[in-house]
Amino acid sequence: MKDLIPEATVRRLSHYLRCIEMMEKCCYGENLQSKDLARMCSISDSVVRRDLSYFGTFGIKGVGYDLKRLKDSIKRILGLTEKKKVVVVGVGNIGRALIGYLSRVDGFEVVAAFDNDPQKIGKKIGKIKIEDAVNITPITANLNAEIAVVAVPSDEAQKVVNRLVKGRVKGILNFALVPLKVPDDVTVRYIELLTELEVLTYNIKKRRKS
Amino acid sequence: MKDLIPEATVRRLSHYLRCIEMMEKCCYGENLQSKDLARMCSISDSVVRRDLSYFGTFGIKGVGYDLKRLKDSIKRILGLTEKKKVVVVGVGNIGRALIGYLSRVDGFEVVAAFDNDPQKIGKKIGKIKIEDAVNITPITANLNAEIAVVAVPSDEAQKVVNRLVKGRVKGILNFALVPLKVPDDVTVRYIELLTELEVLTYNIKKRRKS
DNA sequence: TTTTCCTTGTGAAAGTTTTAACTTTCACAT
DNA sequence: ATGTGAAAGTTAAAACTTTCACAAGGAAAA
Repeated sequence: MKDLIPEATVRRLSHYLRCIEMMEKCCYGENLQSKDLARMCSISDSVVRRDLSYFGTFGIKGVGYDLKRLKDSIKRILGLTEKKKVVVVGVGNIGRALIGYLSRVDGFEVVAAFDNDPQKIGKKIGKIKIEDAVNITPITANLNAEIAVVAVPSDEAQKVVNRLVKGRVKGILNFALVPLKVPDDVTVRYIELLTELEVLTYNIKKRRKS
Repeated sequence: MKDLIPEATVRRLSHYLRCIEMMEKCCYGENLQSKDLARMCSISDSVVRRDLSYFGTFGIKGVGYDLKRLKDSIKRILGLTEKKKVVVVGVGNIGRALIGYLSRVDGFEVVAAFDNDPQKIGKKIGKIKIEDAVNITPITANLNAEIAVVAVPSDEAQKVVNRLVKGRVKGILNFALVPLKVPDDVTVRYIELLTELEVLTYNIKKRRKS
């Protein structure tokens, strides 16, 4: 049980979990082998075993893993034991999409949405009323939401994040294209759509040449 | 000028570009030093220099980089010389958000949108008419679009991708939570929103303990 | 012209992640 | 009870990335 786990490993655990859930639906069977999981994820089986071994031993040698037990183990490792409360800041295109997306995902639940546009404040998206962004701190603290999605223009992102941090948010999914400053106990993950498109463009150009 | 460039380097080039454009707007000046760029990106200056050095030499020792020249160089490296045509497949929450987002970004332009829902086909989003997803191949080929955004349910993603590949798409930004099979000359990049949230959850749990 | 200053560009080391090969252990058949 | 086969878990090597420190080289001042 190592202390520092490669980030790629954690990402893959999430992939494994999704595969397992898909397999459950398809009545795949009780037993699951690293090579099956690997094939589904388009990686090699030794990566699967390596990844799992960071966290302990979950399988039976010569046999494989118990599907249900492995699923539970991965959920526990990732901390997905109960529904997580999420607040969304910025109800533009992307914020709205996230609210819609998360409503159809279990494991996460949008409990509040914020914007600073008076036109939007007070309106509803599904069951969620849009609150004024000035109230981020008290509302978030009160709801005990640990995760926030930030989908506001870049120049407002840091301000919003400061309020979220005061509201005791511990994890932020940031769609704004700026690096955010947060205390050590807060994690930020970046979704950089423009960067992804630009990397894609680079790859296209490169492959054309070779 | 190395042959294989770290992916992280390419991502950072995109960040540098964004910083430079921001600096231009703020009348930062003609000259730019690696340490300034580094500060803006919250990284160290040697990373900036190393990243650039993969592609050639762009600065003047003892002085720095010419802002405008560096911007053009990075654009050229990334292949951002002309507007790129993008097609969007799947006009749900996320597809719609992407269309809206890209309309306000220069460098990329949505030229077609597809869905398989008869309710949606024929309707318009901004200037874009939603086409039937069965026509992906001819329309995409005809428009000469090289980039596609895939925002359809996971179980339809591969089918859609096959049509895109036939339509000569060379880069795919995939929001579906499945690995896609594509020929060697096609690049896929994954945006895994659920995975990001799960990794965030893992990090929150871990930090609470330490 | 020469010296000094300054920042770039880069070689080498350190650190990290992935890959592959190997060892161990369990279940089951004999 | 024991041997065999198969797949998990582990170790070691390779590949890749980042970091560090300094040499190189141009600009400006003396």
